[in-house]
Amino acid sequence: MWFRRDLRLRDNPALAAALGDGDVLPLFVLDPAFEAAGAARQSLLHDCLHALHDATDGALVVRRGDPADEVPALADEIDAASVYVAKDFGPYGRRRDEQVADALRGGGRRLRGVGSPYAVEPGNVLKDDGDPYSVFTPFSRKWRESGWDDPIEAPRRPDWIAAPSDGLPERPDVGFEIPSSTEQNVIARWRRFRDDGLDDYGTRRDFPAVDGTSRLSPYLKYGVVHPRQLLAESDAGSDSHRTFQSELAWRDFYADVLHRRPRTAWENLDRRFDRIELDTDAAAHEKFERWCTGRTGFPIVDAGMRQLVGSGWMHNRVRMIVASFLVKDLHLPWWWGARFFLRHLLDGDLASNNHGWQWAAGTGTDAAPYFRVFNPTAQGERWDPDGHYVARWIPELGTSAYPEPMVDHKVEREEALARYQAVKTRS
DNA sequence: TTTTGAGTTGTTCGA
DNA sequence: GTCGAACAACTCAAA
Repeated sequence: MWFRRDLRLRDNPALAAALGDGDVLPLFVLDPAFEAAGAARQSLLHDCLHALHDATDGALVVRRGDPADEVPALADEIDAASVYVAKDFGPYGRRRDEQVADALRGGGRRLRGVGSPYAVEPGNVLKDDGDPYSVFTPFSRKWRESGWDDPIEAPRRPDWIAAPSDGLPERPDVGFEIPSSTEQNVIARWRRFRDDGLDDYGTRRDFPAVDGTSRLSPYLKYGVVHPRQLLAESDAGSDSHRTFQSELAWRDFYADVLHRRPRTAWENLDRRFDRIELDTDAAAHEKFERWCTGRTGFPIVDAGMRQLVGSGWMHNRVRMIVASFLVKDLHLPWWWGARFFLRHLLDGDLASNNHGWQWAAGTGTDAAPYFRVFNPTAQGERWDPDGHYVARWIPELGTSAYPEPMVDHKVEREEALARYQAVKTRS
């Protein structure tokens, strides 16, 4: 069983299939490509691997290197008939898995994909005419109709096959705490949220100073918990629960979009926007630097960026605000912001992150209308009326140490509208 | 087959 | 102060 983004024993169909097939060796390959993830997510991965190591009574084998070399090599060592995985639908993962499958086939072995990190596998939600959706709401309706499997039980203490391990990776120091990554604690966290927070999720989730969200995204990213369990244990009869379920539908939707159109990871989905005027000169890089370090002079933006860098997470409402600011007040490329998010977010996920950015930039599927420009001051007053969020992340707020606003929002809004308009009229 | 209405997250302006 | 309209263009499903 080759674990990738499914670092759990319970409710793991690929693992169940492997165990149904014979004795199993649990493997994780530390792919050098993962070094791009940034220290925060590497630390989280470290914690998740530690938890999995403990959960397998120390049987987890870690190998360092290119999976196309390491997986077939280990399969040879133990003469494995098959390598089981949860299917990966990202651009890199698909290419990697094809290479691994090819290499395994050379030795007469098979790569068997069972299940995926999603409630409904990418490619499986289709319109009645068989085409994929490009709008969220009809997608989510069909996604709900398609239903999802019930969670399956964890295996009972299998006799794991042993093999030499390169050992767990170093844990980069990130300077902040990451909550426990054991399956047991993550499930406990979910159930606490379900019992205490889910009924009010619809009304509380948008206020960044309020602890109104599940905070499960990092664990969904690494598959410590599968969305199917969250769906099975929430109630579609409650509006608030349905709102939460819809967030899981967004995750599936963007995975589906990226699966169908891999190039949209870093390119505009809507090609018309390839010609929009963006600022990329030295002054633009200086502006970007102020955005990254939370010194724009707009408190809600700066609080968000400091929360991101200082904790590995940012409240979703604030993600939209800082994204709108980067794209529409600073006129910078959305992928600059997306790359920075991916480097710092514990839950950083290519599909959700980059398509979320495309939504903010108006270049993606189901995009925000171009004239929807967030006013960072009005958003702060509306969603952080008491200023508790900005005060928490900006200690110098209200003193002379806090910078003046780096731009005039009214002016930059007009500028953004003009640039978007120019693309529209030329197309 | 064609038409119609609705669609995650907003802001501004003028009545 | 409140409220509705305008700010486009396109997808999708139901009528």
